[in-house]
Amino acid sequence: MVEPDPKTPRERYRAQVRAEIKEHAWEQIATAGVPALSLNAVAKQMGVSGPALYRYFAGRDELITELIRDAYQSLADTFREALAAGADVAGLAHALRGWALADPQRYFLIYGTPVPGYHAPEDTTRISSQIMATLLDACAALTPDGPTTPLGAHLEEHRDWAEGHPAPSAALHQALNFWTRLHGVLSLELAGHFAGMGLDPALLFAAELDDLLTRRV
Amino acid sequence: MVEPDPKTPRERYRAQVRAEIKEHAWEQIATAGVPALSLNAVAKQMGVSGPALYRYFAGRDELITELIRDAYQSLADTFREALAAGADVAGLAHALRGWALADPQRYFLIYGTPVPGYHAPEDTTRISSQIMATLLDACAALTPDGPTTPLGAHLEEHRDWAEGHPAPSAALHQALNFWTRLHGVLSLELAGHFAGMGLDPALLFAAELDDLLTRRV
DNA sequence: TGTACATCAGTGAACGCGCGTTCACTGATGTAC
DNA sequence: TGTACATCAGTGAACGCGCGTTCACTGATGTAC
Repeated sequence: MVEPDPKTPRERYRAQVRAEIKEHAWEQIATAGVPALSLNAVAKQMGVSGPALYRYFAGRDELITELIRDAYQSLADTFREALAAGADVAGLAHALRGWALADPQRYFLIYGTPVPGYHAPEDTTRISSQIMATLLDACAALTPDGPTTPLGAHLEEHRDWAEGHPAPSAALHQALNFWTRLHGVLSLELAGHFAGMGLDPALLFAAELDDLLTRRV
Repeated sequence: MVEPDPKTPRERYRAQVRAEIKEHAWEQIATAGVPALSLNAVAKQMGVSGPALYRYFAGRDELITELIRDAYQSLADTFREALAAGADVAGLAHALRGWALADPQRYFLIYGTPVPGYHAPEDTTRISSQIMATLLDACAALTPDGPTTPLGAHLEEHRDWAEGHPAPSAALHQALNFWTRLHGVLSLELAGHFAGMGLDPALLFAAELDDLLTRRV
């Protein structure tokens, strides 16, 4: 997606095969989770020998790292496009849920159980900041400048999480609030806990969003 | 923990070894995550041959299932004991965070990335209901009976998630609210997202809890 | 346009590894008379 | 209290498996003259 324009046929071909590998990898992850992702299985599924994939990825780890990056980028794109299409905060919230439901394991690749000792590549935090900045754009349009809360002060001191966005502290607080609370309902929904309780996930999400919109900081 | 009283020395010994196996399994999970949990590795760590463990667990799957059950039970005990010691909702919130921070991977075993296709054993939902019922006890003591929200009505129709607790709808709503919102901040903290953003997790948790307590439904 | 050469995608064999799990066994622990 | 027997914990060898990864290779695709 962000590959520098492939001119030569060979470069084009390489990019295409890389994409195909990733696609099969995503399928496998969606079916059995990340731990079950295997290069050999992906190769077999593509009708190709195992070692062939090493022309395209240095190994399993590099593939997974790339998938994580793509997951972040995919969410960032979804948010940016939604905002560009005129979505407000509620629109972003539904975009987030739609994105998550479309591929829960992709969501969990970012926000799920971390592997102890593994550290995500540097640039994912950059993309993460873009995501937050987009959300903050929407919040700033909604949130009147109010009194600075203690948390607001803390957030003003560390603006990096939203690309240094120059919004007032109330908007910072609001954006983070949306983020954590939507994540709360969403991750419980995706893990199947609401269903296990006999509750309707869509209703809970809507209620949380409604509360966020009507009873602001 | 819930084993029916082992009378004979042999039964006592069995229970003890089972516990020891689980303990080593937890260590391994804490170090490298669930996918890396291996019976052979646990056996080696105990200075025992691999097949020996099959005297105590039918296999890897049964061990994991048992660990999941224990995780649920551990949280239920923590909550029950906190309440018995006079904790209010805020106390339960801090008990929850303390429990989660004590062993993040244990938390994620319950609330983290689900394995597609895997279904938790029946009785975990029972324990889960106990947990919610405890939280609801604390909420009922705090929340005055107010008007029934749409979500409150939905919750009243499905009381099973809290053992059919006969609290008024406002309290049901409140309890679920605590649950989802605390889970939101907590899971982001445990996955290291706040740290990655340069934010102070403890402060965010405190702010969320404060907001929950001061601006109730 | 045609030939000579370089690049590179993909193959198949092979490596070592650790996994879960089975099996027939030995030796210690407990039980019955 | 002592002996005969049953129970059962743990061993070591073995099974098949799929994994990630390497290597020397073949054959096709593209490049230079």
